[in-house]
Amino acid sequence: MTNQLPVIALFREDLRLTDNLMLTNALQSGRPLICLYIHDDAGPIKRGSAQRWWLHHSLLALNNDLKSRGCSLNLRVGDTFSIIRSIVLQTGATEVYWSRRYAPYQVEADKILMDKIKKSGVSTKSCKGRLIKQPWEVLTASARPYRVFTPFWKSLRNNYNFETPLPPPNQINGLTLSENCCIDILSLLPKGFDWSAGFHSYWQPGEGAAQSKFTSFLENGINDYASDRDFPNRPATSQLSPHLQMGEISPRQIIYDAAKRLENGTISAEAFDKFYSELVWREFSYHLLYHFPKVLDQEFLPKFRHFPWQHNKNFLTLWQQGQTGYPIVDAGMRELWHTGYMHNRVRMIVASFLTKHLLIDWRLGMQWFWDTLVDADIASNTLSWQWVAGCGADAAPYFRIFNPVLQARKFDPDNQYILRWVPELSQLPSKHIPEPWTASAEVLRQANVCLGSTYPHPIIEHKFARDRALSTYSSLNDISNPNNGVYKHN
DNA sequence: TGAAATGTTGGGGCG
DNA sequence: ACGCCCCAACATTTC
Repeated sequence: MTNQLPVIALFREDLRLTDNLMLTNALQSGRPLICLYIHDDAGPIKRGSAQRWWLHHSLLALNNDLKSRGCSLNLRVGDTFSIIRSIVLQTGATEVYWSRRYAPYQVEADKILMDKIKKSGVSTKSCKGRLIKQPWEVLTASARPYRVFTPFWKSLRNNYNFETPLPPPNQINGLTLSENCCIDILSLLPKGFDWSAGFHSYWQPGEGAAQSKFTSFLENGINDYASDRDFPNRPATSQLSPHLQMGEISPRQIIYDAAKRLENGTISAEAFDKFYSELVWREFSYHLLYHFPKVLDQEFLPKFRHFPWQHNKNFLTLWQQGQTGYPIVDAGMRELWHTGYMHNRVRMIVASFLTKHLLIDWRLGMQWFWDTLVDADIASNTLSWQWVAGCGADAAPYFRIFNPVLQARKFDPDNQYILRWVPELSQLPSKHIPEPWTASAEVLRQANVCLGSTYPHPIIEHKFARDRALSTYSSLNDISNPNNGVYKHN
């Protein structure tokens, strides 16, 4: 009889059945499974609003996927340990399986959770999760963490041989607990004004959608990835980021499937390498966050830690609302608001604009992205903001300041991306669209554009902003600056 | 995963 | 024919 006592499969950031080591290990116990998701809002960093929307639908999808295997997802709200303890008392469950999490506050919380569970006489098993390599598996020759992307990337690539993904189970012997709660109790959807109304036309959360999107990317898109990925109006990227973030698809499976197609010649080496390296940027961010936990809210490079950020609430709001007067910036910020997503090239442009043109603290931009992105990832978001601001590891040099007009001309040459989100400029001659202020009064009038009314004047002048950023940033290198010391990372 | 300033080159107009 | 100038195109340097 003892061998019929159940075990708990605790789903967290791994809402999938394919290549889920936690699930595979739990099934190998041979016991009935209690598939469990606990919505526990404790801890310093809570999921952002857009991601809560995604989570809601992802949990429904996971529940359906489990049901088709003869099982179901038990949902709970509250303190993780208390809930596990009460389920253990009720069912006699003997083990808890989970996928490891890697953000410092999660590592800490999981250590405490594991201790408490073990002390209550239940064993725990934490499994590899979310990453291709564990953060401590990729180290320099002197066993230290990497600080520069390229050597990290080479090292990972040389030491990883495309693990075969674990197949999804056909059948799961699961236990559904009677007091299972309804997903609405989790209260994940927007209250009041429904800003997520448009999300459904862009996104379908869940493992099934993630897998079919990935397959179609491999079949139709990936060969153009290297050449087209910087053009926001071209459908060249995989769009997998929110699925990856929620753990609906595993990065190990992604790279394994892509490698198979490289082997059989259906995708080019160039496409494979570029796509692989972008996945490894995600790994690199986790690597840094794991080894340098303070980067969560502190600049990796010490000389930036007392940077004279300008506190301009008005400019921050205009940036958030897509009302800066720079069409490519505004297009990006409006795409973000309406879809929960922004093309990567445009993320760099808007982030450079906030931190360098406006000199606004990168943490404020990071927080806005955290709340509005469906793919908000604690490591990628944090480290990418630091990268753009220039204060991160292997960061963009301080003098790399994007010119929003040149970026638009280069990466959105036919203005299609801008016009999708800033349609009020659609009647302007195309040469003026990235910089409407250069059009004459007569041209503006004919295009029904009234600067300051139908579309804003630029909130800051490019040359002024660029010169100010250069002098502010370069002052950090001044020997008299007390923060210009040897790098210390603690 | 920059942009702008500065430097160099070479073709063509012109005296 | 030749030198001179202009300037676009490209390359290099600087921020």
